[in-house]
Amino acid sequence: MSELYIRVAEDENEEPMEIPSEDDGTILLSSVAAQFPGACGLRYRNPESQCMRGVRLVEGVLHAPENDWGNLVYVVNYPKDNKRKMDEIDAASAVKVKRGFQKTSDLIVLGLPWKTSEQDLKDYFTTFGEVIMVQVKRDLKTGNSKGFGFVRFTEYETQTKVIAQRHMIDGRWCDCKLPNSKAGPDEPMRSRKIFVGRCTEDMTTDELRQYFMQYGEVTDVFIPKPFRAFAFVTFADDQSGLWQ
DNA sequence: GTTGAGCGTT
Repeated sequence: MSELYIRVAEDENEEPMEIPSEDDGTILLSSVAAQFPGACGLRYRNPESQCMRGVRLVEGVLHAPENDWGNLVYVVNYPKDNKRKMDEIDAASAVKVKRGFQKTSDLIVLGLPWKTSEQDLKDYFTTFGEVIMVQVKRDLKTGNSKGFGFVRFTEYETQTKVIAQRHMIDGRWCDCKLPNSKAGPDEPMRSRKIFVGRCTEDMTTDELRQYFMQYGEVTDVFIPKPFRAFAFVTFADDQSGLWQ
């Protein structure tokens, strides 16, 4: 199969953008993410059932359904945010899942010059997008900077951009990263394995996989035998099984 | 009064 372009849109009603395929007819998730930062997969409306289906994603490579992308418009998937407690999802309510707002996180800013103030930080980061807050961590006694701080942006896109590059701040190269030790109630619990309740007996592992694929790469589907009206779906990463 | 990988008093 030679190079072709498939149409991808942020939403079914949005203007599609053409994304190039690879020589073997697959599409790289990175090609999609280049146009839609933060994308974690694709889905499409099955012309026969009129249901949304996920596009198979294996190790960053998207595979055409039935080996043919056809003339469909594919819709971008983004990691969803979870407002629910724990990881419970009703299969019945999953149909109501919509594109979730992506919550931003505090970013740690490493390598700050000793002299850099919060105003300096704010002035610098505002050039990327709207800033919610900045902090410079200081020794409480002396008031000296500890050489690192935090920043939070309004837009997730801004955060993605800021993490992706190095920053020259007051004459030093600095890095912005997602902090690790953050067990605050601020962030939702993340899990790669979700509980799917209210399953009906006719649901198959393949059907569940087909459905949940649209939210990320599915690595496992577990349905207890005999029938127990629930299932577990496991994703490849912890950003996918989050909903609202 | 120094320093240069890391992980946030409220």
